[in-house]
Amino acid sequence: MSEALLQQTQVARVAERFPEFMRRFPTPRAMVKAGPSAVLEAWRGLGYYRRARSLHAAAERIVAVHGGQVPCDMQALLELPGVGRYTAGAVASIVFGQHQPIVDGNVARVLSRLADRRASAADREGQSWCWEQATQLVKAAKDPGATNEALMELGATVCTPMQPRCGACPLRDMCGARAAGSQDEVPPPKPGAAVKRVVHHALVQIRDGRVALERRTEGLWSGLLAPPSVETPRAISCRQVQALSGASTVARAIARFDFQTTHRRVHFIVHPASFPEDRPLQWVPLRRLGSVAIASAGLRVVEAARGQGAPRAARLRA
DNA sequence: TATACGTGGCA
DNA sequence: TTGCCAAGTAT
Repeated sequence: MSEALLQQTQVARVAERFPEFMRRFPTPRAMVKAGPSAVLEAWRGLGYYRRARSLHAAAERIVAVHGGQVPCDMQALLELPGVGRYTAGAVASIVFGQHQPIVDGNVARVLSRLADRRASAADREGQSWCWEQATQLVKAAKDPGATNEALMELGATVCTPMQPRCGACPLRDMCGARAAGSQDEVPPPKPGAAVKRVVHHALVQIRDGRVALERRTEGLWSGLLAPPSVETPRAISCRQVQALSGASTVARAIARFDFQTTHRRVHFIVHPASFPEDRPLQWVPLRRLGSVAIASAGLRVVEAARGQGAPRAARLRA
């Protein structure tokens, strides 16, 4: 469970939430019983929500195929949803003491600098080289789990991407990059992913203290509840929003804000709206928004619509 | 093989 | 404000 939470997520952020996960889902069986929506709800705000659904599916497989016990061999681990080469290696080495290598962003950086390897660590050849190096290291280790964790911890705390603290590094005397003074250029940064700019028109209807939400099925926040919306390359008129969204009415925007994800820069525009009676919406009490799985930006949309200072009742009725 | 997938901290 | 980065996986 901790490794699922830690994928692409920093320790400090996971540490805040881990106790609640253990309390609510102490065993694979308990997680299966709680259901996928409970896991998604607990996952709120952590991002990469596919991991939440995968974790529940993994719990199901563990119960169905492995008698409720997390399997210890690599092949069985790799067959669990959401478990790839890194996670399987981490569990096998840290939990079960096997001589299995792991390579994450930290390890790739540490290994590249140790060997002063100037080529990219991100492409296939770089990854292959890293895994080979990690394999040799862990093969010779007395304690594979501790060795793997030490590599990651060194990368997270000392051998950092920028301004590495070489003076405090226990490996400084055997580090090729340190000797060559190349630590700031090794490994070379990955080519940045293009950031798409999109406008997200969010449609908020609040009635009797409830807000209309629907389950997103694709793209950003797929699988989460959020106010109905339309995404366009640039801002469009209320009438166009109405036509594209199938709303009955769409009123003038009452709030705007920007935020950025890894791959897109989103300009949010919040419109009061209403929907046809036959639209399949979930009417969630505003006071219970804290306990539903909802995209965090969607929550911000609702908060903006409720917004202090906004003459909300009149506008939202529109 | 290249993309898509979140969020918050930091320089 | 902007860009980069973080204990990766699935498609």
